Amino acid sequence: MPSDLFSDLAAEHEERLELAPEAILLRGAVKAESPELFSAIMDAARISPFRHMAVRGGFRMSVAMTNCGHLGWTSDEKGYRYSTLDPETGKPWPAMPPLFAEVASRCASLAGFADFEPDACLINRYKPDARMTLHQDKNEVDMSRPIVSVSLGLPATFLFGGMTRKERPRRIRIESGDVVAWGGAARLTYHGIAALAEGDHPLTGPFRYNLTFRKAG
DNA sequence: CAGTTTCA
DNA sequence: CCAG
Repeated sequence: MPSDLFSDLAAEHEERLELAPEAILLRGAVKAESPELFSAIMDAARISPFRHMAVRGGFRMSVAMTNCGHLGWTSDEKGYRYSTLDPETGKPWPAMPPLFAEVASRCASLAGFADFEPDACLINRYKPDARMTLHQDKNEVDMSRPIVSVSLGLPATFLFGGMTRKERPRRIRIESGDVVAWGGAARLTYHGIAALAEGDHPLTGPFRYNLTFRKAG
């Protein structure tokens, strides 16, 4: 248990906000400018580069994505799925860095979800104007495990809705180092990210990165 | 909304 | 319907 990996990253999160039952925002749970986290993202992207995946209908997403871990989330004109191989490289996704697993597990624990061992980390890169429309994470086999989402770089407006697309989502400002975790009754909550504003972050420059940890398989 | 896919 |  290399729990020291996280202690270097842990910031005193001064705020624990309950967005809904079993949906927790941990403000500043992770250092806002962690070179370790950032370079781990860059390492993964050297093996499986960021790409703009297609969705059904042939549109391309404004968010650039890659993955690490045993399973990676992918989208193409046929739909969504998790795969052990990166369709772009034909090779396995880069391994989950121990630091990532540690961050995910510790933050899940802080949010009230014990024993979280993710096998998938979707890495999203937002540039100004990139957005993620409201959606549910429902391609995972085991819905009893939470989703843990870590923000790094430019701030964003997190959209957190309800169990139906109809419900008007709350708009929550999230910044580098903020972590949102949702599971249990909130596991299938519709969520998204509003169009990113321009900016310049000391660690990530013009980008926002988001690590989304799941137990997918 | 428009375009696609999927399936009743 | 819908991670556009």
